[in-house]
Amino acid sequence: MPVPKHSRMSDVARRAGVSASTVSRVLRGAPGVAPAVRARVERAAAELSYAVARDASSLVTGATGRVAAIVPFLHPWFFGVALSGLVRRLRTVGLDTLVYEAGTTGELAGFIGELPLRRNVDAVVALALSPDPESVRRLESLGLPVVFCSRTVPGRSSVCVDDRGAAADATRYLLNLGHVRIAYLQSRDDTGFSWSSQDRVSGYLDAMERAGTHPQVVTTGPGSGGGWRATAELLASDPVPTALFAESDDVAMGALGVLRRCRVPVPGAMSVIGFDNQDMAEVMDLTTVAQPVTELGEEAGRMVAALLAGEEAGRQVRLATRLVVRHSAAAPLDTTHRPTRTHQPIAKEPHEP
Amino acid sequence: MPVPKHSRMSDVARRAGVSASTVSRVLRGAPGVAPAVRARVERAAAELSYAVARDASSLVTGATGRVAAIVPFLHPWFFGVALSGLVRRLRTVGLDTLVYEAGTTGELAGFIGELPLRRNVDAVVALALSPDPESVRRLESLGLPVVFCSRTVPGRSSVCVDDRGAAADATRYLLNLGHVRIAYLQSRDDTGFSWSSQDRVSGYLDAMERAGTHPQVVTTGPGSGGGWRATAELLASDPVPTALFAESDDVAMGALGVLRRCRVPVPGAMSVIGFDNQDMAEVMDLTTVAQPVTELGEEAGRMVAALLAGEEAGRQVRLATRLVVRHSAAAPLDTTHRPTRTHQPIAKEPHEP
DNA sequence: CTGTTAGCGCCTTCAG
DNA sequence: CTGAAGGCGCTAACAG
Repeated sequence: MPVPKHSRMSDVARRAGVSASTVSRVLRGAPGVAPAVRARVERAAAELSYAVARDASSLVTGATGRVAAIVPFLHPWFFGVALSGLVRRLRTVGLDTLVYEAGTTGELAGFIGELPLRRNVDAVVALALSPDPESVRRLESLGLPVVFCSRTVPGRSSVCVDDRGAAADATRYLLNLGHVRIAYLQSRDDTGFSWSSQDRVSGYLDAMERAGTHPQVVTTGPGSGGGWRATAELLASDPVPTALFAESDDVAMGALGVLRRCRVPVPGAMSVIGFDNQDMAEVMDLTTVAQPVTELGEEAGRMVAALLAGEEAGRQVRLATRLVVRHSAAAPLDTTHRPTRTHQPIAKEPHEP
Repeated sequence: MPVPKHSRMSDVARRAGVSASTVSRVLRGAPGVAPAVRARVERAAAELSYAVARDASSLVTGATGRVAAIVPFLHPWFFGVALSGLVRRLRTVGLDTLVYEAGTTGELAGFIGELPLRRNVDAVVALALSPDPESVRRLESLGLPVVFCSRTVPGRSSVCVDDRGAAADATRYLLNLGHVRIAYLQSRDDTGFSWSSQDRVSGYLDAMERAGTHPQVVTTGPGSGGGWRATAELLASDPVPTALFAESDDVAMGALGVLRRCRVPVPGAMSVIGFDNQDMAEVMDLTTVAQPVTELGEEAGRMVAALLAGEEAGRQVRLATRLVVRHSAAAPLDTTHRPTRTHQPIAKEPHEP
């Protein structure tokens, strides 16, 4: 059953007793139409349930009124929340959002190869896109304004948090609590796609190095399953870390899961810190780094609108994170391995040691 | 900075030494083009990085190549997962997905009032749309093919699980374990929007009634926070239930959270069952009703494609659920309130009692 | 302030 | 099997 024939602009024009141009002007909110005429046209349009065929407008204006959001995956917590901010924000400026899943470099390549975006959207928002130069180059080859969200690319418009600084802060929090053996849990999937910013590990490594302690980065699968397996392995290692810094709350939750199963008291025998502060973190009493994910999406939307309005590109917006202290991390009970405390907690930016 | 001018079909035609019509035929995969010519055109198109301007095609074919997915919210687990299936499936048939957030009846009304969809998409998928007649009518007023996902609407194309049956089964599982005081935890937000199918409660009520036990439905806020608060209140009530059936895993997780905080042993003093089987459920050892959410989205995509291909509408697809037994539910320890067991577990479809 | 005149880029007849 | 002509519905100039 084909879609019923809708009325066109000329139908509205006839009904309002004006020309199509005038209808166009009214519906576009263009100035220079007598209020009375405007009202008449609006009524006619409403009576006919008329809606502008944007495709026809696009043809002449060159703008589609659509932006593409490219995400690596749709199921992790992060993307739903970020998209929510993005979609709502774009809607307020009359832009629609097309969603595409294409996270890995390979998928992205195939995707870009098809060029389904070119000529079909006005801009693209790349969420948590793997920032390898290849992917970035491909994206830009589309010749469209691009906003990177949750990843920084030098010289490109982007909005993100200070992953490095936030991770360093969280690590320092653990160090100052007296922990020495702090493991970092990192996710990767089969394709090699890393599930969160590499800056996060870097921050961890920075802080560990500055403190003169030995880092231990464990790479595992994505999500809570990954956290579970990595932690299970760590529990069987020797020496066992006294604290875990998980790349995301999902991973942290998996860690919490095994720890409970193995009856390892948290934070007694093991401290755990996550990253995200999703709802579940509160309920699980997880100490975590909160990042404003909805706002990340909103800001990306705002940047898209600005770019489309002709404002300068290449702006980098950075949103604040904040360590949410709950009860999954505390001083280690076993102090035998604790270094001599100087009674001077490690400062954020120490002078040369 | 305006988008650089792209090449048009005539450019490709010139370069391939053919007419635009031929290029069109090739790019559309239409039959009746000599293989040699076809190859020549394809090469020319590739060399120019040419991409068809769909808007122009739409203008003449009447099809946009886009479908709208309307979701109430984007952040809950369910929607990311369902959208993932939908988006990927639609992509395989060359359709793009526009995402809109408009869940409540009010929002939907405003949204439909604007008619941003009419003439701009070929079909719409309504995910977990509140199935009140008003919303449904509005949606249909668009005059577009509609597929309902995760909600049933009589006489309309839809794909969902048997919420009622699944909930009844889960409830029966609890009853057969020996529980009598089983509370159902239901979510609602300020707008009155219910976060999951009403059929779920109905199934619970059915099973309880059949067993001759007294139901107790607790309505709370959405997500884990809602589960937390509802459970906290229940713990303060008298008599305290011995089992909780949560509308979703999110809610269940909140329940698990307070229970742990209050040192109520699970499943010793309190059994908990969820609905969804998201990753976290495994890690938290939550017994839950698994529903195939990605498949729900995929099937919706398939149905859209079928409708667009002119196949009959109004088909109702129902996907299977399955109770995943883990360790958050067990027989109640305190047997003083346990009814005399007949040694005949409650059957699925009992004859008239 | 309003109407007229040209296309926007593509697809679909219809000839050849 | 291929090309030429016409028009899809709208907007942007220009007249008036």
